[in-house]
Amino acid sequence: MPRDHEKESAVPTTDGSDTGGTARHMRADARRNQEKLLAAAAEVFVGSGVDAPIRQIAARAGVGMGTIYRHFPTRSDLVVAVFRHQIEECAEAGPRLLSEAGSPFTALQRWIDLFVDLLVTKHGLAQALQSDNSRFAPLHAYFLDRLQPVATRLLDAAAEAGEIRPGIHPYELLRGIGNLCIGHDDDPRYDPRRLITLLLQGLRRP
Amino acid sequence: MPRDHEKESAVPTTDGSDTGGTARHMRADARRNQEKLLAAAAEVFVGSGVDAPIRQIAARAGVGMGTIYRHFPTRSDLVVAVFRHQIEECAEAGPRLLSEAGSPFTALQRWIDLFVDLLVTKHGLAQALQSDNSRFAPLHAYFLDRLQPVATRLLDAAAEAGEIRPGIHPYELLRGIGNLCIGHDDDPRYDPRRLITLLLQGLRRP
Amino acid sequence: MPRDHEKESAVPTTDGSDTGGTARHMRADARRNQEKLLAAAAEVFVGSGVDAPIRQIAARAGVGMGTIYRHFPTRSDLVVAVFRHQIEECAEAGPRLLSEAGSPFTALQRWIDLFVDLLVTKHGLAQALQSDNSRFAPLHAYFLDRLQPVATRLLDAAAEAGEIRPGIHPYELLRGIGNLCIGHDDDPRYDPRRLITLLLQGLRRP
Amino acid sequence: MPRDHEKESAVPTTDGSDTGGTARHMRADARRNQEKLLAAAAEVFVGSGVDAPIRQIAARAGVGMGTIYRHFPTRSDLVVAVFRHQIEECAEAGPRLLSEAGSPFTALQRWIDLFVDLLVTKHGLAQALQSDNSRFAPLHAYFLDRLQPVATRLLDAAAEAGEIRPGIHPYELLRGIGNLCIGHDDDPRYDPRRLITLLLQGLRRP
DNA sequence: CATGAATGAGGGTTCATTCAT
DNA sequence: AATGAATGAACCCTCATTCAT
Repeated sequence: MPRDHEKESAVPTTDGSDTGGTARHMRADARRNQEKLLAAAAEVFVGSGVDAPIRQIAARAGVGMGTIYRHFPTRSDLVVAVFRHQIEECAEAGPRLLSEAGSPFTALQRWIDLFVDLLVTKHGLAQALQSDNSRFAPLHAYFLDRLQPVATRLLDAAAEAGEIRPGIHPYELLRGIGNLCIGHDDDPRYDPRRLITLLLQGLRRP
Repeated sequence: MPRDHEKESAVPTTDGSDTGGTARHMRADARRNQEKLLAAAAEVFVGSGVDAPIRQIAARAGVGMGTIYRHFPTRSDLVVAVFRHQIEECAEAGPRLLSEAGSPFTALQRWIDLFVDLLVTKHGLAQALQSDNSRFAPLHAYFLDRLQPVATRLLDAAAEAGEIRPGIHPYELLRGIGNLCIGHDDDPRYDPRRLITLLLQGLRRP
Repeated sequence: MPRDHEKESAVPTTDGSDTGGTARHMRADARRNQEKLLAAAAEVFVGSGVDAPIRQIAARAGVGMGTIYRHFPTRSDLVVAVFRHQIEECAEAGPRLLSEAGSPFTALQRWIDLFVDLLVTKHGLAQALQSDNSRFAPLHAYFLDRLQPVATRLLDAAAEAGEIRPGIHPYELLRGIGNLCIGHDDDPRYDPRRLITLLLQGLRRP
Repeated sequence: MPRDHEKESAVPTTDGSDTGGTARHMRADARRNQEKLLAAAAEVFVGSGVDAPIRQIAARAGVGMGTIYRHFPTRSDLVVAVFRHQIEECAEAGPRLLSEAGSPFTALQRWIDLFVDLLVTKHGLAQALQSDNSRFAPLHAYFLDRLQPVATRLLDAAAEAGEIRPGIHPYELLRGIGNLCIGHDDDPRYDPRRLITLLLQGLRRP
């Protein structure tokens, strides 16, 4: 009887109301597995990229492949889940820095530092964001939904304070910094932070 | 990324003495084939990326797959050959701009414009450079061998003229700009040139 | 590099002009393989049905799986190719019997005998025809395109000769007989020919 | 058809003494579950065939998969249970028709009508009976055990009354009619009843 | 007892690479 | 020298069946 495929992807644990990709009421073993899985996927993504074979992730987690498909019907669901925590933390840091730091520009600098940490620590994240493969669209969307508003607010504050020239679009900045972080670990001669510092310099009101 | 059957390639047509990947004494038909191949590969790389199936390139060129393997034993050899012309032109423009332009910094700006053209026109080039896949190492090497000295000279001249602050490493600049060019065509909201302008602003001596 | 599937199915050797699924101008080894493949598929279809794993057919033929996909992009292409000869022979017998036999009804009886041979010898054919799986639609189509006109002519002749009552639809008859042939070999107690004889009896003008 | 993990099943609920697959002394909830299950399975069988995934049936019934396995250790057990009622009714109609109808042949005709209803209404039944998959052997067995004697009695009566020619085997008739019912709903051009009428015509004494 | 999570064999498909023609 | 047929490893994904909870 027809094996006619179909795929809908529900990202079931991504409804925005929970705090990190693990459902509240879940059998203990299932939750344990999900955690093992996320940890394993994170490691594998760093080592072999976000396109690593499902088998490899399953093996690393010590579970069957089916378990991955159960928890994360599409690869994107897994990728999003893996990076959700990190993205969340970064997003939350924005407003806090704005209220704590001496000036909006300082807050912006510090937040971008965190943003770079996010991309640099998790090699796979930058790769996935950069990939034009449509299967990472949901990650893209989640990433921007969460972080672009934060960047917008920081840039607006700095612009209002007259510290930077207006006109830079938050999306462009995030994406540019994201791009600069690609391949940071391939080569000791390349340190994205130095370039990002220059970029921010270029942004300051003369 | 797993499908990495690794093969030590010699990039045989890249010995620096010839002018573009086509040996001087070659049967007419073989040369014709090479040219068809390079043209086809260039088109395919733009459309489907540098990881496009060999078959697709062969089909577009109207030759057999074996012919590709004969002329370009590894994928990297083909990629290098495809981009060699463009890289060469860009490299040669450096000294010329330095002697023509009003100031070293202006020369630098103009040269970077050309460099960006190179990466932006040829979607596949940026992709290949960015890829951490070891099979593109030869392209990487060729690219840097040829362009880094040019960038060095331009930066040194501008630094000596006191137009920019010293300390930026040419490699880092090239790579950064290369990264910024990634994905330029996915999204109309993202224009790498605006960011590169900011970067150069940040480089100027205050 | 997007793995986005697509499938078009060209049934390349089935253009109606050749006489049995093997192209005229074909490398010797390729033709040999195609023949091995058809033979192997025929055997496997009998033993394991037309849904047998591609791997199994490849193994039996002593070729790689890719070879099957090259020659027969879809399963249906293979199935059609396997049964094409037989269907063709059966179709051609119709007019001949009509001119040779003593009466149209006798011709009809004999032709149906051949038709039953076709379905009974090739266990897989009946199975495939019966399957509601859409992937066998091309087989269905080919089968009917070729045989329904033959049946129509025989029935019309017998009706005109007043030997059978009119009104039976050729499609219905073929399909019914096809159905009766299902499972003929599971059980010695069941002989479709006896029932088919009854059916033809029932068709005779009283 | 390969996925045949074969399992010797006992069709535990089919001991002939109970009235429909539900044990007499059973906890109320268990019985409720069984009924939900049978209803769900019947619906799914019609829609997706008797090879539908267990999950799908479980979901439709609103129970876990384990519950299905508990009540019906093998798929065949479930299939038998689903069709048991219908088969039973059909079997019981035989003697009644024989005593009510004007002649044995009329009784036979009417009974076969009911028999066709059975197969045509329940798409899955014909499919399962036809399948050569050994896992449906128990269904086969049950089906014949119950209905063949009925058919025998009707045929014998008609033969004794001189209405039909002798010699047709009841098994063959049932099976033939079963086969004719296959695919009745795929195609409006095909109506098994017309053919079955012909078959019975052919059976009449001249 | 019921649930449904986990397992993993099994089948489909692609495509780099080799090598007969 | 060119061709493109053949190979088969490597991926993907589904779902029957078991068994922890």
